[in-house]
Amino acid sequence: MPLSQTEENYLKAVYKIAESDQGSVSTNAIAKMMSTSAASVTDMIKRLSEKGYVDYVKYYGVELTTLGKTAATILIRKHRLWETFLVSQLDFSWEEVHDIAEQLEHIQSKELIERLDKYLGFPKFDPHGDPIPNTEGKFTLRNQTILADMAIGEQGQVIAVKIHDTPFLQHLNQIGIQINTPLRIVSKQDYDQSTTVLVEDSEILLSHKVASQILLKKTS
Amino acid sequence: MPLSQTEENYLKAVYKIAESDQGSVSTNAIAKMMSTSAASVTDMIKRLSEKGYVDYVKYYGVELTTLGKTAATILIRKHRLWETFLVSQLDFSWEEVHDIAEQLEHIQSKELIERLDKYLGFPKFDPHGDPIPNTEGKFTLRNQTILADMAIGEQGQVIAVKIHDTPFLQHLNQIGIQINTPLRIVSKQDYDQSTTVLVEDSEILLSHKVASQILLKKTS
DNA sequence: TAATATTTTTAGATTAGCCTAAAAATATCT
DNA sequence: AGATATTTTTAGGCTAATCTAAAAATATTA
Repeated sequence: MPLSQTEENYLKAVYKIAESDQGSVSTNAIAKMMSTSAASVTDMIKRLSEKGYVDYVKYYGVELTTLGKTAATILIRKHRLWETFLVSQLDFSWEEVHDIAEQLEHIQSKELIERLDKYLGFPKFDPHGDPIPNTEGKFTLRNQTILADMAIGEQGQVIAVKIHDTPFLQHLNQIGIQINTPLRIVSKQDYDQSTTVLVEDSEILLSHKVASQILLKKTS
Repeated sequence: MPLSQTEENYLKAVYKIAESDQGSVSTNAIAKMMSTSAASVTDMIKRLSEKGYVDYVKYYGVELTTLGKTAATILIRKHRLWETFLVSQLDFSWEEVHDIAEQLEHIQSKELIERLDKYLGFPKFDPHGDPIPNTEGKFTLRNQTILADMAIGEQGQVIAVKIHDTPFLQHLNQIGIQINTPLRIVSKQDYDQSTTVLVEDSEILLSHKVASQILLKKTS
């Protein structure tokens, strides 16, 4: 019994929430991420629990089983490979690909995804800098720092961004930030936690909200 | 209000039936093609009729409106472009691609399909020899003859096959028939309507069932 | 044309996924 | 601890798409 698209999306949501927060995942968090009601989440989680994809304790929360983790990782592998295809082969830009990949990730064919991987040259990272899990679900870990956590004077190179929606990425395009952009922390404002960075000889002010979504590899 | 995947599949089925038979399409024919019950077809056809995609007369039959025809043609365009991608870029063979393309054709992105078309070099025919409709739904018509209708002594070159399921195409692979294969009609057996053809210096017996699925361009 | 067979539609039920409103459980605050 | 607020679950209903069984319409055939 294969998973429905909806079931797959729930698993991915649980995976993503568990990735940032730790411990078990709350009904409300899932509802928020899926833009649906808490009642619907309870329904679905029960179903996924019966099928063995999650461990569920009423009023407490949800955790992925090994089975659920594998399913979620495969989905993420597919999503990131398709995003890579769209950008590297079809010349889409990084802010355009999320929604299309969201559909493509549900295509059911193991063979297809292996051939796509090969076709793309077994890429390790997608256009947003996220690691692409291999067939076994393992992916490359990198030494990365959140921009907002860096100290004045430190330098780094952008290696990934944590959110992928079009408006956010368009904003980054506008201020000249993309994957591999080198930058230096010029100053940090305490009162609103904003950060000023030097990008290509110009100083840019980043709100805390933005600065905490950008991941860097320190270069000094 | 976009069409659901199921609605799209019904429109495609009606289109394909109307293509071979002529006049209006019967409930039973649709049910057969969709492997579903006649009752389900009646339900769905009513819905598509309300939405303006088909003209429906109870107990008589169904016809696509202009709107329905456009929707079906776009779906076929997408299907055939994806099949072309799978074969020409990912090295799938012609008998492996139908089911995957059946899923890919439902991906909703006009931009994606236009870029894919360009990426593939605006192909005019898919791996089964079927014409790929352009953005407006127009496609190249060719002078083609059904193998079963050819006379003894006539020669031709395979340009397309009418069905695409794996077992049929595997059978063609086995007897050495693919797109562009040249052949000559050696003899025709009246009692079972089978045809013997010369392919690459060997005589092959084709049942009527098989011979009526192969389309040729006459070369003599 | 009347009887029979076939096709199509209707009626009524089922499942997945969603909703709102109310009830139950847990958390927080004084 | 008791009152209040928040979170989560339950209850009941809705829609899309499906099914089977029965009824209605059309086609066929003696």
